[in-house]
Amino acid sequence: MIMIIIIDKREKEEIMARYSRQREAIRKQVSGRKDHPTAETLYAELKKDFPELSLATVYRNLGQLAEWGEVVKIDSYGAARFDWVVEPHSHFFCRECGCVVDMPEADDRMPRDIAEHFDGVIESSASNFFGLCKECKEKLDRESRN
Amino acid sequence: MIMIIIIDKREKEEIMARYSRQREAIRKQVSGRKDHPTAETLYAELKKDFPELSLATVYRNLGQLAEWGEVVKIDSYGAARFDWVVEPHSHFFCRECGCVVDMPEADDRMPRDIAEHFDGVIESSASNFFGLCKECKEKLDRESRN
DNA sequence: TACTTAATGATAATGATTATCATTATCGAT
DNA sequence: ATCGATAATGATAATCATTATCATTAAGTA
Repeated sequence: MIMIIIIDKREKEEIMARYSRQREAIRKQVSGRKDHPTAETLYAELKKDFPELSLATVYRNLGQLAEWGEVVKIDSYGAARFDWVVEPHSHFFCRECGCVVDMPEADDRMPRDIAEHFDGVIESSASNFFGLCKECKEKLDRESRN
Repeated sequence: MIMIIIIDKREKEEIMARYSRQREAIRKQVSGRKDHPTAETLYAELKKDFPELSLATVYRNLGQLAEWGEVVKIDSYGAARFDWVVEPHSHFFCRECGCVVDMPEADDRMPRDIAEHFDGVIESSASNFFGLCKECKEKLDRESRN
């Protein structure tokens, strides 16, 4: 039995969303970066051009954007991180520098496989990898060689 | 290039660990259950036979046991959960009842695959699935039929 | 221009976890 | 058995990420 995996991009709510400069700025800031910033990081960056911005507004809007499927909330291991790339893919977490990098080739294959043996409904999945990123690996290699 | 995946079960520290009734009780409590209890849940249960127990002690010991590779800390989505099964496997999180169930057949295949395309070091991985468990699916099916 | 109400900023509150610290308990050596 | 060093504990304060509250501001429509 093949089971379809539903990625839950729900429609934009009953209540109509209004425009706001803050949300627009947050949207632009997230989409402009390839790292996976935390709310705090985005806040710090946005504050430069937007001194009156509140951290609560950043959290509020990121939550909303995630709900609308415009960003993905990577909800693990300390502070949540946000990703502009909404196509399903995995993430790697470096234990040394704390960076998060995309693992595009991971997904797709497996969930389908798993779903066949599962009695409930799988709506989404996330594969996380841990270890040392390229840079930290090389750095530690260099250090141990001394 | 095939890369070996190292599960980081580090040796039991320099400092020698001493016996304690509390740790023993915590160890027994975790190993005795198949759900994936949080620290708080374990605390509540242990408190019955151990009224003087402190929540801090539960956290402390679970952290230690995890460090020693005796339990696995499932570090995601709200409160951390602890698993006595240390062999690599995935978990399913039900969005309705919040239960966590094992997905034994998930791992193994994929990480090896991924590792070939990764320049750093992958030490471990975790695949998480989200959706509705069997019970909640059936319950919701029943309700929508009315 | 006025009105309705979504969005904001400031901040208090919450929840999970960790840190602190004085006291207690383990365990090897005496 | 008792001593001494120090790991472990219990109680609780502190921290960190996030959410809730609420009075004020600002979209967007009538």
